[in-house]
Amino acid sequence: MARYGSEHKEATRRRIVETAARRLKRDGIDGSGIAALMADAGLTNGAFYAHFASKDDLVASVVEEELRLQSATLRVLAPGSAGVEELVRTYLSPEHRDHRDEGCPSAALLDEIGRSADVTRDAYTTGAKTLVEEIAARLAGDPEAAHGRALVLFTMIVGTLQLSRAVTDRDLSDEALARGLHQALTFLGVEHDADPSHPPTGEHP
Amino acid sequence: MARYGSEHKEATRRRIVETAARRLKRDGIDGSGIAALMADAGLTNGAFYAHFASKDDLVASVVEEELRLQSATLRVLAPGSAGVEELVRTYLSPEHRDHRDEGCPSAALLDEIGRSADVTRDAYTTGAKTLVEEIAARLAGDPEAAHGRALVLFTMIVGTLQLSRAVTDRDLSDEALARGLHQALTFLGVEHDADPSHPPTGEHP
DNA sequence: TGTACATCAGTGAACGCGCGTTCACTGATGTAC
DNA sequence: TGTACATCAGTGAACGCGCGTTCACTGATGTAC
Repeated sequence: MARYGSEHKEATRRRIVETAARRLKRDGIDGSGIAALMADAGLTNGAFYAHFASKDDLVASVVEEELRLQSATLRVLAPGSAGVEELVRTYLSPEHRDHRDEGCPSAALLDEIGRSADVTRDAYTTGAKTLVEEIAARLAGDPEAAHGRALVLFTMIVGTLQLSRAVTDRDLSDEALARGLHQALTFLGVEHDADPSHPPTGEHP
Repeated sequence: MARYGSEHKEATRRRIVETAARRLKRDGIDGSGIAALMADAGLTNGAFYAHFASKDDLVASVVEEELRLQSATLRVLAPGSAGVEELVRTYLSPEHRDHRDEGCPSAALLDEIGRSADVTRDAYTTGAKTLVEEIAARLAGDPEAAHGRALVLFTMIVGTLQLSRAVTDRDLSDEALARGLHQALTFLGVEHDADPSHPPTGEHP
């Protein structure tokens, strides 16, 4: 028997994955060292390999868990496309833009994931498929078309958030969010009267 | 007088920027070391600081130049929205997906640019504004609305290409490109009869 | 024309540092008797 | 109940390596006279 309860090691691993998610999203994959990732979890670098086979293994675990969390978050929103509207409004908000470390892993890391090891890209592929399917299930129309629209909606909001984070011009950033939201809501067929040419300046629309 | 013609040093600098663009887009910013970037240009690491103040300075120069090139490329396409349609079809092609190093800097690096030094983000902001304005100038309707539609179109194609590169499932990748193209063309108001539920498998649509 | 000198783009070794990974060791706990 | 032992999550130093940056030096060329 181990000296700790049988769940202790698994709990530590979960804690490492959770704290690593925040740092990876904030500093990038190449920008986050093992020692810093372990310190975030209150541990030292040596313990890392008791939990993960390699840095790629951790990154893949983080990507898998983050996308699982996104699917779970979507599930508690209002049923049908109203929930997707909630998702989109929260996603394309200044709060989300300004808090990379608590936000969407795709917006924070998608191009870096594309350059990552297959184990990471595989984890991303599986998680993204599930997420897109859950969005599609909430959209009206035939399932095939709904799937396509969910995929387009997803890439649209990811690209918009990335642009809003990259530019240093706050007005352009706000405008990108407002225009993206307007277009996403139109795409969803939602009635809305926000004027995207006069974006909000710092708070949720 | 210098021992070389007065354009020699400037030509070397341009060569470094051009070869660095390829490697940065392929391996990422954090993934590309100075020594490798200089070797690509046929030089050794020590010469780097005769041309750039820092790695950030080079990265900002690359971002600026790459966006300038994209604007220039757009300018030689067919006039009006026909040119934008050409752009979108080329952009969302399997060729573009499969050749990161020759492709769009936004698709390759946007989230990493968002984490970069202000000098890089400033260069990106200026270049992206110009590019979006050039797209907008080709779209019908009132200028304000055209600007908004150009911005949305841009983020949509960037997000789509990034997703198509990140996933390891080739069918999903092809589908994302086909769906994104379909949606982009619809958004442009272009007549097209491609069925996005049966994506092409490896070549231009 | 021939020689001495100034210029300066480029070389290559070195700086301190952090990287991912390995490993001998620690020490708190549970078990055996 | 008390003691000896086994377990193993976690420590912290060390490995070789590549990072961004600095700098004394090289050597091909143009200029001066």
